[in-house]
Amino acid sequence: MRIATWNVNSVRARLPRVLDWLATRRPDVACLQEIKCLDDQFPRAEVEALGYRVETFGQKTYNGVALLALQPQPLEDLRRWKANGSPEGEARVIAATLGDLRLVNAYVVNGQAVGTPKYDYKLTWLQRFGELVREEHAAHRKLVIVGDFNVTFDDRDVYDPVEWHEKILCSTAERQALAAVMGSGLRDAFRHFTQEGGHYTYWDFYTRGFQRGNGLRIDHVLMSDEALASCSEVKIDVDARKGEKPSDHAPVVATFQ
DNA sequence: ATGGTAGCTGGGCTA
Repeated sequence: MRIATWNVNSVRARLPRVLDWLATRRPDVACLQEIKCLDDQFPRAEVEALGYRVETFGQKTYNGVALLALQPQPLEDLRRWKANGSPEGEARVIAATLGDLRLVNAYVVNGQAVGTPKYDYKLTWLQRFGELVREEHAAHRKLVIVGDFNVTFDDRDVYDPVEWHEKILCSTAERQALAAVMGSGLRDAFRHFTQEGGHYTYWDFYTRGFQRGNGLRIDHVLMSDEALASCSEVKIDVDARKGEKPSDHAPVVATFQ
């Protein structure tokens, strides 16, 4: 079984790319972030035509997440979660159970810049998200948390660590907040299989980051030991970042036995 | 010197 996570940066603008990617890669479950539409605006029929069940947690203009499950894969105990105290309507987390595996799909707050109100909100949001993760882990031993975390783990995840030192996506407080979310029970599954740096999942449009090789690894697959024990590989699908009208993120795909 | 993209939306915000 393969579980993929992908920040698509608008599912409607990306529809041809998303459909092509689903049709060729055929992940058993696809976790999308930044769908940037309401539930009834999601291109449901087109995705269902490829054999997927669609569960969305949408929002107008910003954010929004979705779970796509290749049928007859069961999706049970759906949970659409908002951080207590978050701005009205922020749809960032959707979770479901597949057999003995609990899956949480998250789009973490970006934070704009260190020291701004949005940065403070990001740290607070991560704290609250940590409570949800602990709750889910207490209920499910085999836990997988995927998504756009908007945080790098260390310098190996940054193309220019000097330039990005203590900048947004790389600051010590963000990394500590992510570590707190993971506690002692969740691991960075990509790093478990790949130790060297230089593997990225996000390249900025604005500075033409992909063409320059300027990337960051901020999309992650976090696993409990029980989940990691049945995982055989975690790969970044860099090809999906190439070509016409790509998202600024590449998918990350985890394979299970 | 402070550029340059992309998406949603219908001017400005977000990334």
